[in-house]
Amino acid sequence: MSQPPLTPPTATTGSSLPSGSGHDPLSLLKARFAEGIAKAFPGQAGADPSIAASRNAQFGDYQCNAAMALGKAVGQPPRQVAAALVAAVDVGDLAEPLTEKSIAGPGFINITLKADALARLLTAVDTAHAGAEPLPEGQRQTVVVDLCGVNLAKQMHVGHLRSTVIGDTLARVLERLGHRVKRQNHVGDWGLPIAMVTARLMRLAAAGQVDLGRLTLDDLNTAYRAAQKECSGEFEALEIARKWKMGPKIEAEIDATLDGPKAATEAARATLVRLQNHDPAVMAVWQRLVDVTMAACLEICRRLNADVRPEHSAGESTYSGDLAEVTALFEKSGIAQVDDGALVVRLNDVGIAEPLLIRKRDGAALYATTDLAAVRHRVQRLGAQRAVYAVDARQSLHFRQVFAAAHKAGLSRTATGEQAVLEHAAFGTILGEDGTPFKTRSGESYKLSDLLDEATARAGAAVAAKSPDLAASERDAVARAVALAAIRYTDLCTERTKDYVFSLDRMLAFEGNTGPYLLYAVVRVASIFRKATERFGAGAVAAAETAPFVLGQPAEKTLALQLLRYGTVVHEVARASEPSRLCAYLYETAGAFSSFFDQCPVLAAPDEATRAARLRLCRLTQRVLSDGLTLLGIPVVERM
RNA sequence: GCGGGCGUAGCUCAAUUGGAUAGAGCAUCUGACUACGGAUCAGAAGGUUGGAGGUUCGAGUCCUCCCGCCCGCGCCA
Repeated sequence: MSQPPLTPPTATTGSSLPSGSGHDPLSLLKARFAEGIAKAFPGQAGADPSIAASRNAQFGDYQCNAAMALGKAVGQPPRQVAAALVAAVDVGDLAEPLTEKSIAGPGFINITLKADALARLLTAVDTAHAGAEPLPEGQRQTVVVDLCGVNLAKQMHVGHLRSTVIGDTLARVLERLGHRVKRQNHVGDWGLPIAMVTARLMRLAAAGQVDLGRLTLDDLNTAYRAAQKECSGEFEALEIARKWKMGPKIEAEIDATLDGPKAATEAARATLVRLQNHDPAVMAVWQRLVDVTMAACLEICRRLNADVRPEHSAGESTYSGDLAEVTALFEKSGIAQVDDGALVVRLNDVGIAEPLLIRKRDGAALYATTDLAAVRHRVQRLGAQRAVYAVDARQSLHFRQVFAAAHKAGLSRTATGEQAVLEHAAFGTILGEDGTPFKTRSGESYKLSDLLDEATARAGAAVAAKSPDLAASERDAVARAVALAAIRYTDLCTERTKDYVFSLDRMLAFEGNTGPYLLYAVVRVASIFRKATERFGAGAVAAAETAPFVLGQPAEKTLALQLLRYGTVVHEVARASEPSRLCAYLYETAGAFSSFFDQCPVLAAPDEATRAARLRLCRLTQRVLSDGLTLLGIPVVERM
């Protein structure tokens, strides 16, 4: 039994290096140590060289931790193995020569880079995207990214924030690396709930109580809730009464309360049938729902700086014509069985105890069916080699089931027989102070438009207070950028799968590990260049672009080592679908720059060569930070 | 009940997936020369990593058992 992996294989260690990171000393040292291991212990060739950046400066810049594991494998004391490695490894002109003194503790080998090697590597990485360049053609993939996932007749609220922001960021990172990215907004635009609103709106319109031509999203939202309410009743109570034989009188009493809900539900079901048959009268109203909802949704996405456009919409309705075919495919192949009238896919053989229901007893399809049709569309029609779903972690079981069922039925195999990787990029819930999913005090969901308004207002106030001389015209754009930095960074900076507690105050705190702090670092670099151009002229600043790096000061070296990692980090984010790693990296980079800024004068450098070298270091820092922020969907500003 | 996740400084989070003395931010305290933006920097203080065992050179990380919280589990989406 060969079950295709649901997630991409983890990067292999050893001599096969992650692509696009060739200038990271980590990669180079791995290669050198891999050679050394093969030379000193031929039987262990291919063992993980286990190179890591040292956490503590007293242990050098990098360290090799391989001796301990090797020692066990070859039956020698680790320090003896380390000594053999030190003798066998040729670090060449990359690092200071390894000696007995390089060995510490149980067998750690400490490595210190040569200053000129660091400068050389940094020069090599000083490219347009600072090492995060697009992959060669042969390594590019077609990747579908599922994001946003709004529902008709509902405002976008904080529940949609994560899918939109995380999905957009993953898409941006994949695009940067040259992958063909296809965004898909799986809009909840089909099924009974939508039929319920549609039925209600048609009734109100017929009675002259609403003007379908002037509907707003608020109207739809109101109608949605009203429709939910008029269709809901104590249906379960009736079943319980019958089951426990509580008597005809009680049953009749409960039944009487259900007359309204029953009628409303019947009307909704009838409307659903007409909708599924594309009845023009129903479709016209439904289309209004789509137009009004999507206009608002796309506007919010625009404000969130998320690239979600009309052509990315592929709602549930898109698949309505495919459902019968999909269920037939499962049924005929025997992958699904009829059980108690319903069609189910059993998944015990792949370690999932819960079966997946794809057709109800009444013949109707379920959302799992739609998701299966969507998998087929994405893989077989859009050509996805990888499909990433930025969806709430509470859907984990659902996606495990859908992916497993899709694999069984071959829906995840392309026309050429290539197996696509299906991946749930699950994220945690945004909680309120009480630890339950976040709602406002009045119990409503917090609308993203309100969040954006509030954040922008607060950012504007902060900008006005801290930079009173900023032109009013520029202030608005800056306020929007700061607000966006605050909102998006908050959502992206923690590990994806973790829940977090929503707090406007924390989100809009502009100190410490926040988006605005990163913006501030970029602004300070920009400021240096403005002043440099004033004092030394554009020619001198341009000349510094190719000046030799000089990395004598500790702060310069720390910053340089940090900048070298950028490309590797971006590749890692793409592989693991984990934007928080980019956030952490950028925060460390901004910190390294701030220390450098404090300790190493640029404009007032001791000599011209140092000034030019530092200007170039600033330029590369600027490129890394603004490139990284762009990948996070945070607009970069010159002043704030 | 079964399955999954989580538990780290007062608070919010890290820890390069088994590496050396568990690190940041907020809050608290102390410093920063008229050098480039103080939304900053340097430093101090703050810990029995929920608890108990185990695996090994080495455990926040892996294994077992407890405690506590969250999520999910056939006819909703």
